[in-house]
Amino acid sequence: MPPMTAVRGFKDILPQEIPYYALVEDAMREMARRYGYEEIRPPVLERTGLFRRGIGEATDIVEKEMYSFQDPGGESLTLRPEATAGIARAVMEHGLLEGALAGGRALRLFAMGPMFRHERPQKGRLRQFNQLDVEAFGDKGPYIDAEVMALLMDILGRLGIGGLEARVNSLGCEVCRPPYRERLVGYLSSRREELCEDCRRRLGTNPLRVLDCKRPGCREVARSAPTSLDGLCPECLAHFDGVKGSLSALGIPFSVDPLLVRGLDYYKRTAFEVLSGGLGAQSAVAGGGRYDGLTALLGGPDAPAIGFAVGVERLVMLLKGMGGRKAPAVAFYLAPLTEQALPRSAGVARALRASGHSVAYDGEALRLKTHLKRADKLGAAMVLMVGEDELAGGYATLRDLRTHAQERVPLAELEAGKAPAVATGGITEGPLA
RNA sequence: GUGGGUGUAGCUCAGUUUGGUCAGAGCGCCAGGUUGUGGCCCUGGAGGCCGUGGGUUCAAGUCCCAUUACCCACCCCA
Repeated sequence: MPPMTAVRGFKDILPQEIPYYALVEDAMREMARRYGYEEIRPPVLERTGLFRRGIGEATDIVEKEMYSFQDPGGESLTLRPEATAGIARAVMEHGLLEGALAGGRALRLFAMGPMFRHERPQKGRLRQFNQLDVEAFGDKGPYIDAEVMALLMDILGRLGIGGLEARVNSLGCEVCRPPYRERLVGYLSSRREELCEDCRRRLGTNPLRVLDCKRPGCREVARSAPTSLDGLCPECLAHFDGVKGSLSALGIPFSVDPLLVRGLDYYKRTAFEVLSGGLGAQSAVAGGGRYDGLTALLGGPDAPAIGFAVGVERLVMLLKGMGGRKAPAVAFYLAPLTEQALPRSAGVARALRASGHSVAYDGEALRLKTHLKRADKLGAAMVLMVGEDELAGGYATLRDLRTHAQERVPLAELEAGKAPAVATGGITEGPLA
């Protein structure tokens, strides 16, 4: 008998944490509505080739982190390690882009859901984790770049998360990146001795990544390395200036970080991330960038695109750290005190629920003390007591658990679904304003 | 894949250094003090193959070896 535990890196999201997830999802939905982004829900499973081509063969994700397997039909499938490739595939498969562009506007989409990466778990890093994902197809920008970042900042802002820092960079395009890369390799090679072991290896595989190595020695070398910004072609430079201008126009605070690099192959030009302290080593809350050409790479039309992903669990960690305010979980707790009170109590429970109230009712006649304890523990706002006296008088005693105020309410009214309005959160905790 | 840390009650953790009343605390839970009025207080109670396997010893939660799980960090990323 194997131990009955969840698989490593896969976690149960328990009822008490759900409110935080709901908060995050609500923020995504609400800001998407305001910005005009529509939801799409691609499947969790895709053909392995989609990710190999889309993300890049040489990336860590594809090389060693994908949950790939052969399905019974013999086809190699993969649990999605990120959302963009699948969304791009869906957009092409259903001709969404053509439809949107016929109207002259970019196709604006968002998605939420679990991603899977076989990495060693640690703080802020799971093997199944949730992302919010936003993608805009068909607009070369630069305004759309800034719009997408504004949406991101507004989602985070709505959650009330402070201490966030937005960083932007431009990685150049197929015209200016290769020469830049060559110059970078030249420079890094000249100071090879000062680099850490990993970075010497990166020199051959992915030299850009040396720039964001955290070791002091490498940082020192990176400080005076040629940056991608210095090597931008006129078009990329103009685009980057446009992005910065639009960000300022939208009132988004940001800083330019010439050392910011993205790990996935498909990024071009604009790259950005949002960082937070208080997350340990995994400080990136969100990251994204422009990936013009991905759709062409996947065999579709050549469409410009930009997007980002947000780590929901990382957001939830931050929200938990902020404390919160408790709202009553249930409006009414029904407390029948005698067997005789049971039938009418059940009727009242059903009637109140039908008229939209939340009601806790267990169908047991108990001592009043026990009822009150249960109601208190539940976080109920009101208790409706029905005992011998009440039954005789045709009323229920309504007790406000917070103020202790009590009054009589006719049972007939309750059975008609009428009850005083009680504000319940439903969400039991939220950030303090 | 590589380091480091931690596994003792439902939860959070003492106890391991110097083997011998070491099976403990707090919280939670149950009952009672209070027959129809909760939170606070008091009293009592239930609940543990001390992660697992082996070894040393008269004796192991405690020492040794192995193993496993979780956590943190590297790497990478959200």
